[in-house]
Amino acid sequence: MKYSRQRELILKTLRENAVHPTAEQLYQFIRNEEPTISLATVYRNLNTLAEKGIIKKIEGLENMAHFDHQTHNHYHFICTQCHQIYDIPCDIAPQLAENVEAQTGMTVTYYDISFRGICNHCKNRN
Amino acid sequence: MKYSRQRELILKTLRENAVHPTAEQLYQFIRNEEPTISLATVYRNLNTLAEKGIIKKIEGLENMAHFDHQTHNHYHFICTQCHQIYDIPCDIAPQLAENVEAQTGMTVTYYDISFRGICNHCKNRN
DNA sequence: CTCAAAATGATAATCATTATTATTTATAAT
DNA sequence: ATTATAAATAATAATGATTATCATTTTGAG
Repeated sequence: MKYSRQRELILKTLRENAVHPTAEQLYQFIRNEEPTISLATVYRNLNTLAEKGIIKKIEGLENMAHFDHQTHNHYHFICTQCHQIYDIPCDIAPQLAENVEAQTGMTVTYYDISFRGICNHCKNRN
Repeated sequence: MKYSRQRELILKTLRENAVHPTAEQLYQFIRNEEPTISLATVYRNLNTLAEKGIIKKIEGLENMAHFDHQTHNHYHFICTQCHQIYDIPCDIAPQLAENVEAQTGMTVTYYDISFRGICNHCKNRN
C-alpha cells in the first residue's frame, strides 16, 4: 500500500474520535484540515483499511456504515434514544463461535453482536 | 390495520419461503400470482409487518434487507461462499442481555448476533 | 349504502455508496 | 537526481436499494 497524506489524516482523525463516525462525518471533520479532500477518497480508504483489518466497519445500524479504530474484538450497544454507540467488551460472550460450530458443524470465521436499548446517560435524563 | 389482498399474499409467500428473501425477491415471486402488485407495496407492507413484530427484518448483510417469517428469537449464519442464510437457535447465547445489563447498567431492549463462515454444504463441495 | 380512513400502483425522489476518468503523487529503477 | 509506472486522488456521474408522493381504489364501520 502506497503512502498518502489523505489516508494518514483519515486514520488519525478516526483514532482521535471515539464516536464511531460515518464516512460523511469523517469527511466533514477532515475538511477543516484538508479542504480539497474528496468524499470518495474517504470512502475508498475506509473500505481498504477495513479490508486490511486496520480499522473495523460497523454495518447494520440505520442505513449508514460506521467506522471504529479499535481492532480488538468487541461489540456495540446503540442507544435508541440518543443514537450514541458504545463499546461492549468481548468477554461478555465467551465460547460463542465454538458453541455454534459444535452444534451445527459449520465453520464460523466471524461474528458480531449488536445491542439496542437505553444508555445510562439517557436513563438519568428521563 | 385494514385487510388487503396484497398484504395477505406477501405474508403467505414469505411464510412459504425459508430462504429469508429480500423485498425484491418477494416482489418477483408474488408477481406470478398478482402481476399488478407494486414494489412499493411490498416494501411498505414488509416494513409495517416488521414494526408490528409479525415478521422480522434482517439488516446488515450486504446492502439489502432480508425478511424472516420466524418471530421467535433466533440468530443468523450467512455463508460467505453461497450467501445462503441459516437459522441459529437462540439457546446458543443464554443470559447475554442480562450479563450486559449487569456489567454496564444500561437497559438492553433487543440484541442480535450474526455469524459468518462456511456452511456444511459448501464445505462438502470444496 | 355511504363515506372517511387506509391501502394501492406508478413513479419520482432520496441518499449512501461505488464507478469512472483525467490528473497527480509516491517510490523503485536507472 | 531523473525518469517510469503503479497507485492514489479529486471531481463527478452512476448505481441501486429504499422511501415519498399523489391520484385512485378498496375496506369496513355506522
